[in-house]
Amino acid sequence: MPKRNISIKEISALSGVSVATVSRVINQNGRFSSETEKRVKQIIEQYGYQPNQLARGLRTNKLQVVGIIVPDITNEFFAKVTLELQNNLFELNYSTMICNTNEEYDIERRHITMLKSQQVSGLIYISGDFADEQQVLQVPTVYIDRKPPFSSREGEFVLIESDNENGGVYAADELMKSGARHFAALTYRFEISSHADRVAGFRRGLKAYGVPESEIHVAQAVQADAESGYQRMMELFSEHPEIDGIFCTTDRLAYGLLDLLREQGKSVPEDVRIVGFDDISYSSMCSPRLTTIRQSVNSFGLLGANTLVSILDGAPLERNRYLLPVELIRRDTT
Amino acid sequence: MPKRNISIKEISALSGVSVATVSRVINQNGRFSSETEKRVKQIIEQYGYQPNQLARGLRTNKLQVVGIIVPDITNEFFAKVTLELQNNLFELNYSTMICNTNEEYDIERRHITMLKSQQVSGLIYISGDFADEQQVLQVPTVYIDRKPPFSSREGEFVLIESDNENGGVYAADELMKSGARHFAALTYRFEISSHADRVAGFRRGLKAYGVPESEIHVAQAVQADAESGYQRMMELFSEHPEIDGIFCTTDRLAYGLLDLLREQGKSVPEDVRIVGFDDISYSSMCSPRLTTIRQSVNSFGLLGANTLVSILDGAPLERNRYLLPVELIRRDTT
DNA sequence: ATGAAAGCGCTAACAA
DNA sequence: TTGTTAGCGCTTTCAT
Repeated sequence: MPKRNISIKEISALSGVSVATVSRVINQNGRFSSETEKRVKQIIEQYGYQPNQLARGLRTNKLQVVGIIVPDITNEFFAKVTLELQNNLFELNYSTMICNTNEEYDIERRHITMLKSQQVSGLIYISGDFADEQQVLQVPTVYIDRKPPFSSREGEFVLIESDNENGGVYAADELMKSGARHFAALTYRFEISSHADRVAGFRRGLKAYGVPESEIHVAQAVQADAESGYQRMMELFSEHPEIDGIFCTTDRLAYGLLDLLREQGKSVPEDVRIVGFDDISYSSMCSPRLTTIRQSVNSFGLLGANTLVSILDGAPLERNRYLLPVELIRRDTT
Repeated sequence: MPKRNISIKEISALSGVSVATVSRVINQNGRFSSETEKRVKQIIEQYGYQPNQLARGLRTNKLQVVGIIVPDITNEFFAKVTLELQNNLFELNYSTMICNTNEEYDIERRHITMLKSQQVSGLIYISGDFADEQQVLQVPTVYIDRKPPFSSREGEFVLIESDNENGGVYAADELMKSGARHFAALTYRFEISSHADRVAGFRRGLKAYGVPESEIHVAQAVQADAESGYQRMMELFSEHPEIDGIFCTTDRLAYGLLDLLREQGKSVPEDVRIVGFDDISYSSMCSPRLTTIRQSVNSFGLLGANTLVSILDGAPLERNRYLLPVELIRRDTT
């Protein structure tokens, strides 16, 4: 393997100025004549010098890296948000370490420990479990999608979430209007605020139509994926075959449901109407194409990155809570 | 924000031994009495000490981090491979920096530069563009899925790929057996060896049945996704409406095709038979469920991680090329 | 078994 | 405008 990277010291020797001056031109701070600048830059160019971030980070106690905690990168929705964040952060000169927790508290803890020993500057939490509040709070953090449980200390963190509750209302509306009369919500763990809020909105929406609480069935899947959705709905249908309008708090859950209905020979939307949540790409391709609530992936990415970087730059926070609008995408399942 | 991490120096003071000894017990090398060990560990525990990886990395010139270059994390196949790699690497005590290139050469170059200035120990390339051979070769690297173009220097790198060619043969077989007579391959850029190999295998398979080369249509999509597949096949069908057996070198391309056929009112597999490649999760859920060639995601992850770490540990390579078997998953489209 | 000390590459006072 | 120097937290000789 070829020669390793040269160091600032060698540049200093090569250019005949001190390391301090070299550092100054690299970071473009302090003063230096345009002539030395030219000479130094020349050498840097010529040798393809790249500053050692470890040394810099050690010295400044700040590495240009932020950690992203995400439950399941395999879920296209999270993948897209993560990707957007990464792109935006990269433009702002930060690298990212993406950590997948698989929704496991313990793994999350280990990741946090690792990130901290890696001296990351900040953290972005996408729908996490928030292991070890103490640990987490030592680092500037932005929360996306899911409220952290430390709500007591308002103002100490930034939260960016979709308007989940209104999403639920839209779903209720849409289901009702397309003729459903017996309702269910297929969802995931209620400790996850986004899911809880969606269902709350769904309830509120139905209430406006006079549907009594007691007639709204709620099924919680073990995982937020198709298989679990399939499984859970099979159980629910066997108890309540009359259900004909279902709000799935995640598109992936809806895919499982769709699969089940196909097997059972029920037709969509004639026998059963469905609304999902997320609008991931398969939702516009599967057959029937899924009616769903779209979240703004781009806004998550842009806001998340910008907000975290402002915090890191010590800028005063404009706000510490963002509620992003969602949108109903009407397709074939309603 | 609470107190920062304590350092080895403070532990030294607290425990009454020198920093050198503290370092020894932390890294479990050199000698120390079991008594000092106990005392030091006690303090570490008590203060929740975590070593500063930057300092360690600066000193040893080796950070326990590896970079993963991936074209599109939004593609479930890549997401899964990346995740497996990350999990395995984590167990081997390495963190990962996942870098998405969006198949853009320039972005790839910038990521490599960043990773190197971050002093990563190694690199895993998943189906990359291999920007700047010189740069890349300075760091131990494992290539997954796609052959690097520097094949001249066999032995200087490790390549792990699926048996793409045989996958193509299986596809040809399956299509033929299910009654197709007019064939096409819907694929992506041929500079990507995996795609080229799949098509080569497809050709070979058909040749065995006496299908002349000239009758096998090959359509290359602009991107490896559903929309591009849809687009490209629309063009091909307008020229060759007789096509009734299509091998898509990626499941996502097949989804676009499926969408198109639905629109055109052609039925699958009666009018047109389809075989995909990857077996991502939607392939077993969409309607009709996609017949496809499954790659071994787990093997990619396990082999990739283990091989890279062996290299980093200076172990001699057992082999520098792995060809993983693929498997035909027969479903509704053939 | 343990300590002293040098040094990894860089930044930031402080001096000149 | 530029240079000297200390020091970030750690590992690793070399002594003892």
